[in-house]
Amino acid sequence: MRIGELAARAGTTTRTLRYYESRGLLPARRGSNGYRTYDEHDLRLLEQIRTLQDFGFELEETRPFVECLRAGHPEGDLCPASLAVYRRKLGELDALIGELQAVRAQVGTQLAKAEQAREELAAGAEVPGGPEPVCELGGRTR
Amino acid sequence: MRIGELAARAGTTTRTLRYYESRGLLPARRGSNGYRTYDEHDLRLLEQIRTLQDFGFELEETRPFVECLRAGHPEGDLCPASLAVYRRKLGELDALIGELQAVRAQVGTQLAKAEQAREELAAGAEVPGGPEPVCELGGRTR
DNA sequence: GTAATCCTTGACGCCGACGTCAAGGCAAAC
DNA sequence: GTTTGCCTTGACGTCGGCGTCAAGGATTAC
Repeated sequence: MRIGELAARAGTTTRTLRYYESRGLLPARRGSNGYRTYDEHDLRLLEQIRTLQDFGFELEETRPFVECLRAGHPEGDLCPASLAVYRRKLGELDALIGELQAVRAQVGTQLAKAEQAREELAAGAEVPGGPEPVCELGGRTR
Repeated sequence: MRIGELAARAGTTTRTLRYYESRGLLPARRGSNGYRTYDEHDLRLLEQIRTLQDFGFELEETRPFVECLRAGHPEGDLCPASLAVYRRKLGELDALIGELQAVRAQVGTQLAKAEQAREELAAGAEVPGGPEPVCELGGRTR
């Protein structure tokens, strides 16, 4: 099959396939007219790449999986190099998730504090002779 | 103070300050020699920006906080626009964390499956007459 | 005075994974 | 035969937040 069909069957674009080829990840045979030619096995490799990309793997990180498949293994993750990528990725994910959770907690705390402060200002404003309203009025309170 | 001192006090670089000014986020007064001039209040604004940046906020998302401070409020997050950013960010963080946890689970499952498959292959190999070894040997098993 | 340090603007570089155009060749349908 | 559609390579654009020169003016230290 040619590049357009492979791209369509894998749900990607021809540009992406040419990019993968330029990176040496998915080289193509060429027909007599210079057109790229692919087979079902290439589709398999491409699906492996796309799956990992969807997981957020960098393109280079998919290389061991592709090479594993190309070596004839039934799955791309049966080779040690692929397993190593999995493990490294798990560590990175855990670290990232932890950081994001910490940020989430901080932002949540800040939001709660700010809302609390605004409520107190609003309550004070309801009291005759209380403090001036603050936001969106252009006035400085101090 | 001049740009170098402000950068040093905020733990950032002069390039960053010029970038913020180019974005209209932190404009500077100019001395008679054309040098940028900043005061303590600018340091406060800059610290607000940096804190949010460290949280992973985009630069544009820090603008409401800076404007809130510039409007004279004691904290950058006391204005409605800032609170809206907080809330939107919380939603984005929750969504992102959820996605990453889903990916983490998938990768973990894949890793476990692949390790299991390799163990079975290894065990089979120990049996005389069992299947051929697979990885790193260049041989096709099927 | 002069060397070292600071400041100015302008502009290109970076990173990753492509998108998007341009100019032209080959092919298949009618 | 000609229109339509697929293919080719090449090359610039995208996004964010700056880093890193380069060329030159101002200031400060000695």
